[in-house]
Amino acid sequence: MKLDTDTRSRIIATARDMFHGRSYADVGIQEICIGARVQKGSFYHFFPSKQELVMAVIDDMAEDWAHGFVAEAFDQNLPPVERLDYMIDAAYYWQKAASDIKGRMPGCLFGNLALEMSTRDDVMRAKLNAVFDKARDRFRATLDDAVHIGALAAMDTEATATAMLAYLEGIILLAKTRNDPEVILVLGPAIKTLRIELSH
Amino acid sequence: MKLDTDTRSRIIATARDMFHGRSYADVGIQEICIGARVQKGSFYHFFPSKQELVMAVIDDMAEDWAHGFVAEAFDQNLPPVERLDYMIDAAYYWQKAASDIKGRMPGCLFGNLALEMSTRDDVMRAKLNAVFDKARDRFRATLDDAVHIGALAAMDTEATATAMLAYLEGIILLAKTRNDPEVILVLGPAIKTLRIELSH
DNA sequence: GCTTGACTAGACCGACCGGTCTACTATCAT
DNA sequence: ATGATAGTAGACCGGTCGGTCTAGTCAAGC
Repeated sequence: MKLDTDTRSRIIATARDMFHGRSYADVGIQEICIGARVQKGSFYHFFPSKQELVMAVIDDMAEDWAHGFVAEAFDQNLPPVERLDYMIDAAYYWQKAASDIKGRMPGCLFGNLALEMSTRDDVMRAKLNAVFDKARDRFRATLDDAVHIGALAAMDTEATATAMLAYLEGIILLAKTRNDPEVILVLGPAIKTLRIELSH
Repeated sequence: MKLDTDTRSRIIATARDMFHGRSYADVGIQEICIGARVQKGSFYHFFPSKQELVMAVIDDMAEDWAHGFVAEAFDQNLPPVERLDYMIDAAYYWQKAASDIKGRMPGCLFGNLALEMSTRDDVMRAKLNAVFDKARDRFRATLDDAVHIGALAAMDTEATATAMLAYLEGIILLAKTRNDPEVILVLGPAIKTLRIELSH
């Protein structure tokens, strides 16, 4: 029972790293097994397919993400508008750290998988969608707070939150294409200028 | 000599469709050959490798793009700020049309390839980068015009143009993940709210 | 008519893909 | 001690991958 979870989580951690740094199609199960020091038989004992593995990887990353720096960035004790800056900073430092280690900016695992797999796998697309929805809700709660305390004028907080998420993903996409995390720092703060008015 | 260019361009057109609708890794050369009604030998006569093919595909799409709806959207005769709305509309209708035909939103070929390949192929990353730079320049020229005629207050037009491109890519990413082009219509207009001030 | 070179046809290559299968081991409860 | 069960080991499967190679077609230039 000890080795069980250990092997399983070792597979997930290895796969996560590889998928994040490369792509779903580019990483093979054999390679994951070697990286995780696990045999094929063990792999297929825990995961019925590569698809199921990546679903578990998404869950794993989403959990880390929600309880890690996102939770910090969206800390309720901070003034709402500052939380947005924190979020950008967190994204920057995360990408910067990964970039310094590997020499390449991995970007956002969810965004990467979304663009690679959305047209090929509806189940995965739905899961990625749910992750994005959760992220949007964080933005939305922040905006609601900001409007509530009068730091921002009333707006369509849901639509604006979605816009901010899109902008964040777009920034990361561009930064990855430039292989330069600094792009996040330069463009990031403008996220606060995004606004979608309430339609009536 | 007639069939030459015909075969070549048939390969490119087929590959473009397939890469756009799926992904680089997911589409094989054999499949492209079948789709283009061409034999392997002919394929490798025109393209030394799959990598070179996709480079040609990027060029092809970039050219179509620049001379097609982008040229229209960024029409110099339009008031600058309106051009931004045109650009969003054009992106929407393009994705909508593709989505109606295939049932799936393909997203932006450049964005798709950028996220899939940036960490794996620096040559391709550089090419995609150049495409993005050109797009940014279009935005920038528009913003410069807008500032010049006083429609917008002075700003860092280059940085703002980059931010707008990032936002556009982000919107398309989210829309693709939702498989719903309408997202572009809802979020798109907010591109005009993005602003990065001049730093002094 | 012969040669040349662009183009086509398609068999073929080793490597690797995701996934299956059988055999084996380690750890339980009884 | 035994049998059940969870997990490990790794050979093996058909299929596909990107890419090579040889043979042959065809039109233009001489």
